[in-house]
Amino acid sequence: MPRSVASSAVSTPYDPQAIEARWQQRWLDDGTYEVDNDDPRPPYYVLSMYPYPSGPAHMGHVRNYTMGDLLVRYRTMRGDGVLSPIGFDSFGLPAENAAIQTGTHPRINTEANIELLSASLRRIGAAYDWRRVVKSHDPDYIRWTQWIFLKFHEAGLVYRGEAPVNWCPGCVTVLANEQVLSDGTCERSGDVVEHRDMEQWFYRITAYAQELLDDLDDLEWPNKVKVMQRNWIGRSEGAEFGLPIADVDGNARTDVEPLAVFTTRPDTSFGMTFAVISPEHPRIDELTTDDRRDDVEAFRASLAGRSEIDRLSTEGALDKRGIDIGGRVVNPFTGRDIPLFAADYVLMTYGTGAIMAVPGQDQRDWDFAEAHGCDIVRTVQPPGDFDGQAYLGDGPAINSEFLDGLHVDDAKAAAIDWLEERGLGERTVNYRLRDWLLSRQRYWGCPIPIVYCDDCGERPVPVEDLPIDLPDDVEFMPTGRSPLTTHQGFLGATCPACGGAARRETDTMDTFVDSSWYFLRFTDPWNEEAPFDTASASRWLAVDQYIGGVEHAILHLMYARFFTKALADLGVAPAGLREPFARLFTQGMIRLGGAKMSKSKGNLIAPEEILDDQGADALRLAHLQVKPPQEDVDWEDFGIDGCAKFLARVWRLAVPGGDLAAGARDGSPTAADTEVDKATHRLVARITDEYDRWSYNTAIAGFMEFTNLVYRWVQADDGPHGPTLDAAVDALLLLMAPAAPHLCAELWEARNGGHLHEQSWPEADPAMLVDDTVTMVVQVNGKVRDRLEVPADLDESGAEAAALTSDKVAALLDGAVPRKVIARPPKLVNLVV
RNA sequence: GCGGACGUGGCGGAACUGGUAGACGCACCGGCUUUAGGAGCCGGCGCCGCAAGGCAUGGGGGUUCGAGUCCCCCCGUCCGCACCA
Repeated sequence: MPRSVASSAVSTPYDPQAIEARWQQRWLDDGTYEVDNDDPRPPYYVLSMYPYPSGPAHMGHVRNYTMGDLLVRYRTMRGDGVLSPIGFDSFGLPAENAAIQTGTHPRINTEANIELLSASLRRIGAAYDWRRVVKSHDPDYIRWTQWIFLKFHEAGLVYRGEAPVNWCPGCVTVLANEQVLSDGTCERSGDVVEHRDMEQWFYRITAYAQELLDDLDDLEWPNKVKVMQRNWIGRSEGAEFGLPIADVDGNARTDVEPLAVFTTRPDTSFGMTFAVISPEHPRIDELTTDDRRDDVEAFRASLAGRSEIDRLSTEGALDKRGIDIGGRVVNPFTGRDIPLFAADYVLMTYGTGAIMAVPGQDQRDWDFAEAHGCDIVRTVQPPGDFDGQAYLGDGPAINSEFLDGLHVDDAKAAAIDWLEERGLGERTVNYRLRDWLLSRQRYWGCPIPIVYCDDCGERPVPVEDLPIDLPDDVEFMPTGRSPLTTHQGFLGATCPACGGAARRETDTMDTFVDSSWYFLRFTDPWNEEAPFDTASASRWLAVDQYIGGVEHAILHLMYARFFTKALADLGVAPAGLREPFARLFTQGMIRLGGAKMSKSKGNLIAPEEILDDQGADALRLAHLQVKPPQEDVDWEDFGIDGCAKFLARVWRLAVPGGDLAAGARDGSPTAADTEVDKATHRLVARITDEYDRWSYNTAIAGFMEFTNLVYRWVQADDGPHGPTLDAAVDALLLLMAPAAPHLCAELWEARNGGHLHEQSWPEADPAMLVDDTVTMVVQVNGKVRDRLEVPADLDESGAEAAALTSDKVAALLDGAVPRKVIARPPKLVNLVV
């Protein structure tokens, strides 16, 4: 048969360095993975999460980008026009902190790091359309980030407000709620976060709370991530109603606003024996009586010095955590006046900042009531064997007049109806989700396009003045204070309304803003009239497969979803685009010595050393083989050498003129040849399925198993038949191409000429997937006793008959007749005696 | 505390819908090949036992002809949230 034998590869040993550099250059030169917006193939969008350029790729990147690249190459061979873009989340604190320490401008460092990371990505063989690169700090990108801000501003989705903010002393900036860990420390620096009241910019993400919750249902995302998002949004249904303020005689005053409370248990209202407000509540002074004023002030002062960790810890005696403020309110259900407390655990930022306390059905209220001598009234009948304190379960209402006898759900509805009929309150929904604080008091971020005029107030910058870029002639102060705040050239602006002098906003945007729309820009990165056009976005979005780490389960993914919905509603993105990422895959992280591999822990393994030694294909294969991709891995478990040996084995099998190619003979196929042909087709079917299911570790096992089989056959069968061997090896190269792209491309070219990655994906012949005979298991009482070769089309009675021919079975039966026979031909027969 | 995931050889892991437990790799052991290398090829490798055979998927029950897989209880590990009214 004709076979082009490239002289360059004859019997040469496997040399990953030479091969890999050559193909990486070739993919760039040929634009193999460039795709235009009018590409005739079906569109498929594969995206790995926007990396922060901190230098060359680390192992986590390699894992992430190997998975993405496998999919890009696989889908391309399947015939799709795959959009595979790459970009850089290039604003952010590390570059600015480095500037403060070394004096090197963040732009210099960042651009150098982008080059390093790009080079690493090319070295692992990751294929991208490099024409579409997007960088957050690029003026072309800043312009559109600012443009979107202004669009949102116009639509009321951006506002400026005084708010208690999380201030990180280490980062010298405020943090979004999401960036503060549950122990009250900064997710970046680990510093204890302080609380300050500041004027800040917010995105009104809460306007989309319900939609963000509802639309999770249809996403093909890991359940874990959806659960985390649902918890974060934290929807709770209940009622909001007013507690009238009591006069000295305990009667409800009508001349002052009642105190609003939110509850999810309106059914327990008759058991409300006291109420609690947040120490930060704006009405606390009004509701504090003069005789209590000094004590309340002292209590509030004691909180001011306490950190958030302390304040939110569950520890601490409840008598110390709350104080009677003297004022009394009326329980509208009972008409009785009850005491009012202030307690640190009531948050001003959730609900109304005030709660009704029902000790009978809430353990914390029970504890508080005991500590402060309040009454406890059960309003839900606990079961007879209940011996706890507060009872949280279902049961008939008691001590609740018109609610008595109703179970919790019905009682809730009846209680709300009662409130609504009297105009005292209403059914409400509360969300834990809060608006997204986007201001950062830092230099290296996207400037907020707002100016402040003494006469006209805050004014958006006209779009024709965009981008507002960062000045380069700045000095970084060791205080960490943003140089923008003292840069006269930047500060000075003209008011777009009156033409007078104005001062520019010096806060920049949270970098999560940049990553909230980059996937849209990739669809149309050359556009100078708009951030992207709707047709391009419509063609590619939603992203068919998004790949990244679980650490972005809440922050980035929630923000990007919000941006997509808002942009669609503003007519910037296609109206029907409700979600950016149809499918999400979260790959596991890499640990070393039991700890997450990270720069800060100093336990990094540099990919370069392995790339220099065993090569990119071996490293990729090791990442794919070591564990299911979604699970965390210990670096100690990686088998780079084993993978490199396997690749060398494939090389020797496939290389023209190699040892195993010798001795090829012609003539009619033997039975052994047919078995190999069938194994080839089974492999095609298997790998296709496993790639589709992200079962990459078993796919690699499949390659090894198949290679072993071919080796044994070649050596046992006195030289292979040429066509069978060629078909087996070519199929192996095609199937392995997405996993080990360089080696396979090289071998393909040497064997067949042409470019492997332009070949189409092989298809298994269904006729080759069926066998004439199969191994049937014979069980006696459910235990395997024998295995028989039987025809594949055996029926039940045939299977039973075959089973009874077994000597081993006959010996066990010892003449007895099976009581029952379960035949599942052709796989299994179970004889029950 | 609430929510989620999980528990299989010395190790990482296979076993898609209940039907041959341990694929594949690592480690280890043996053999071959004049080969000295980070080699290659073949074979062995759950535990107990000379064997026949028995025992095995965190522990205990259950459903079923049959359970790693389904149900209940318990133990343990990891992750997320955590005074949210």
